[in-house]
Amino acid sequence: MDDLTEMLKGTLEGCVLEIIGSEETYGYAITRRLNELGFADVIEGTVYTILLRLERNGLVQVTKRPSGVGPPRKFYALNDAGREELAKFWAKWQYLSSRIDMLKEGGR
Amino acid sequence: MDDLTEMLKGTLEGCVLEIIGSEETYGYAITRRLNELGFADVIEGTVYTILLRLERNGLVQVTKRPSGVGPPRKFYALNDAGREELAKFWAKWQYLSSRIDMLKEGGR
DNA sequence: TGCCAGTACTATGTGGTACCAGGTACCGCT
DNA sequence: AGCGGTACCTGGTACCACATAGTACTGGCA
Repeated sequence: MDDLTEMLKGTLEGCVLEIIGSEETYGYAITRRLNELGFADVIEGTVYTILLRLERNGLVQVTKRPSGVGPPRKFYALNDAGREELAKFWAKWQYLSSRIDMLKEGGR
Repeated sequence: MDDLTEMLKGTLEGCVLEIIGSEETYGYAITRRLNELGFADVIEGTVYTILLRLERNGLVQVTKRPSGVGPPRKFYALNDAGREELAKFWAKWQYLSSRIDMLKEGGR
């Protein structure tokens, strides 16, 4: 698939929120999950910047835990603000995608 | 609706391409069309920057015509490269939206 | 023991895009 | 002459995904 980076702006963060919301997890695993979901070109650095942003914006609760197979992991879970943000993301996504699909169907 | 600007990145240009592709038209009218399609906050300046970019990238053919109700209009039509770009846009959109919907359905 | 691959996170800088703010200019009507 | 509607352009800003480089912990292998 062609380069999706521009299209991912605004949506990738929502995807990360959704992944965190479904299960407490950490950056490295999130990257792998995104890759297997079809976001093949998303790279670790990108995910970490998103995670730091989420933390800075107070949307997640962070817990550091030792790993056994490497350095300690930072596990992320959504807090109330995060869940609210996630709901907003899906509302926006549905709004946008419905409009785009309308446009595609020649909606006039 | 909340602020969509980040989510529009990469898609708004495709929307403009689609509108131009369905009918030769001009900036002011494109803005109105986007607004009535539900992209309520998209403003003229944004559309013009997109149109200039399309022109610079050789995706459109431009024709200036007098208006009768104001200054002359710059009409835009897709050329072959533009139609190709539009097809690519829809492919990317479908790819992305299908993955996002999979994620939403808890696709694992 | 030394080295390497895999795991895991951080920091800085870049490019692209939508948006903002302000400006220019043409037209018809009052 | 002034004003609202039409129509376009431009310089600057903010934000985001991405690139790049660096740090650091673990286990396996020669």
